[in-house]
Amino acid sequence: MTNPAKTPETAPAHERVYRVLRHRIMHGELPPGNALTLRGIGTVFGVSMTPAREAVRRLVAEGALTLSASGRVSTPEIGNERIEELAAIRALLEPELASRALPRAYPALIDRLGSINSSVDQMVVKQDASGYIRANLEFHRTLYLRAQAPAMLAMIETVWLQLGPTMRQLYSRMQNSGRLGHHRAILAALKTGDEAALVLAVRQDVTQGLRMLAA
Amino acid sequence: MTNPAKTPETAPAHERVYRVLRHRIMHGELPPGNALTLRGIGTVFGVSMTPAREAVRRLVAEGALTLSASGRVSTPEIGNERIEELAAIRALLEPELASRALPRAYPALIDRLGSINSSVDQMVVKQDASGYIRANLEFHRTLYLRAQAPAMLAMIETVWLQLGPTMRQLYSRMQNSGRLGHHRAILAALKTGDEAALVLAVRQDVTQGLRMLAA
DNA sequence: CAGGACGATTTGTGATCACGATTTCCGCAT
DNA sequence: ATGCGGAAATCGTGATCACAAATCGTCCTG
Repeated sequence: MTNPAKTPETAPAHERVYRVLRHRIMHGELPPGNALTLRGIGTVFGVSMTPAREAVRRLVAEGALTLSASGRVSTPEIGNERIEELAAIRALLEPELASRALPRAYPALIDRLGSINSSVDQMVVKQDASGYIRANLEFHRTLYLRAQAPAMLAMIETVWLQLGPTMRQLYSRMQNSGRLGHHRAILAALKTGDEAALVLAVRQDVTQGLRMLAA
Repeated sequence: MTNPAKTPETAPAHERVYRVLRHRIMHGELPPGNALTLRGIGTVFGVSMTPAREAVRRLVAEGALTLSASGRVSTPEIGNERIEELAAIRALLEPELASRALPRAYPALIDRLGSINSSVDQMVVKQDASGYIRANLEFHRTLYLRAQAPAMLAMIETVWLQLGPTMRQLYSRMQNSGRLGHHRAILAALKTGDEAALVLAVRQDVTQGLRMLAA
């Protein structure tokens, strides 16, 4: 599977529920506005309402789910102004993370990024939207992990989470775009150690993809 | 009180608990490493474990509380490297928020910021640590609210939350520092509409205060 | 045919309880 | 004094239940 034994099997029920829901939301497997119920979640995961409630509460706190006035939960439907904001946050934090990762970007890491990037290309030709989102985020996360900045990484992941449900819509109108070049520019800048070029490439990769959502 | 009827009285119990705990943590009223128990919280607020658990779960998701391996909760004890990270996030996001607020920073807002700033000074002479933190954050929040960027503001507030328990320690060694000048520099830049000076003043205000925590 | 009212169902909230694991504390031996 | 072992108290987890509010469907009226 895509989740290689990341859950120790002995984890509490509420965390198993949280992890699965978070994974599905971040990768766009739930459309915006999708309604969820505590009893429904509990039934699906074979647990009672209690752990389902805690998982939902956590996801709401991270902005992955929205809470209506009556307490009902659903995936958020975000407007253009919020997309622009989240894109701006990405444009501010991700270049910084890339810049911090640069001094430790050894060839082994660059090779791994290259193979992940080819996996991204595969997802594009396979028309696998969720697979594309997953591979694309893995590319970024693999790079940023080298920055040794867990707080920043956690923060940017919550941004990805908030964009998750909307990401899938982005995918359809992203088909024939000169998007793939940015990852290659990132790899090139990593190889040459050019920090300015790296920061620029990351910022462009982040902003361009999200700019077309405002259309 | 410092919380002017922000809770509609009819709010669910778990949200009342959440709000009060969040307020106390963000303003440094709980020292780092402070242990909390669900039953204890429930007793204090006159509710059962269930709402206490949900409030705690939310705060953990925001980084305001940490969860030990056995599920026990306490306020985080953050190290220097994490402080540096959180300060870097502040240094990236807060100038952006200030910059976005600048076009809408009318004289009424600047006056209000000035009075809040004098309140900050009062807290310093009164040696009121928690009051100082509250007034200082109110200064920043009042300015950033004008940026009309709720997602960014929410994100920076979670950073403040994570720094909350450690903030109080910062206060003691901040006494005789040239710190008060930065707020005045912010106000001056707002009056003249000088974006570059504003960005610089905000960044210095944010980074200097947290840099002395690493000592 | 459209719109509103009413009843049945669904849903979130909060309390309570049992269970297993952890922590704490006291006493004993080194 | 110091370290160690075990019993007792404490704690988090998860299930179940009752209750009130909200939602949905249906039927009736205009």
